[in-house]
Amino acid sequence: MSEQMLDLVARRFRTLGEPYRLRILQELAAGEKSVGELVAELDGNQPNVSKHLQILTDAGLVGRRREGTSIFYAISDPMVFKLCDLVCSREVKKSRREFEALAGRKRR
Amino acid sequence: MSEQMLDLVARRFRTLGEPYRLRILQELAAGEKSVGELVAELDGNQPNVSKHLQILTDAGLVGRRREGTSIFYAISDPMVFKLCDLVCSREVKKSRREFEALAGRKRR
DNA sequence: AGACTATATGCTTCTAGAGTGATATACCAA
DNA sequence: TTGGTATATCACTCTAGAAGCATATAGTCT
Repeated sequence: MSEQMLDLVARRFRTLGEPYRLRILQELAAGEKSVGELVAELDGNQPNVSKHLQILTDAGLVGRRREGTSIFYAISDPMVFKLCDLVCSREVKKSRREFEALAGRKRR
Repeated sequence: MSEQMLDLVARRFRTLGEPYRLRILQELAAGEKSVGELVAELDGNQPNVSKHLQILTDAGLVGRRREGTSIFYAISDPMVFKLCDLVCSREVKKSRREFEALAGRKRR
């Protein structure tokens, strides 16, 4: 893989490497939402939410649609969830292994 | 998904969000390698490579094996490549779309 | 046009983490 | 034990990027 492609891929991973953005994506998984709705549900401040949405949009992960003065955002690529599922299931497995190792040690 | 799990997942994405670490993983894809070999092939400095390897190990993405004074690292979870492939193929598609949009505009 | 609402953008501060050189540690050999 | 090599860790500097506040922009209504 080329140096340039590695940079792109790394950048994409970093986009997903922010808990707040994952929370936004999770909210949007339920369907499109306006900035205001997201701010309310995530209990965040508006400029911050807007900035994260900008980053997600630049990455092509979400899309926007204007309606009056509101702007609605929606997931534009469900790949995100595949990625999260992969990582998640791995974390779960890892936790289980750690737990079992601990339990096994205790038993001796 | 719980707040805590989101943090874990985000952390994992950040681990992959570093071009240098992706390069290391790419090198290791060909088979296990010692720190010295990696340093030579990546043309980096040793402490830096060691630190990245530490991070990858903590994340459970690679494993180590001692042999004399050398330590050999190897991929311990091929999931990494699935993740990269997903992101990569998406980037490629995106580039193609952009290229075609540009070409279409030129033609007018 | 002016007032009002929703969203985006600038600017500043602050922190996580990457790079680097010096040094510590672990192993082997004589 | 001493010397030599491979790897890890420490201490430091530096930069990217996240949060937060103030302000700009875009749209709607009267």
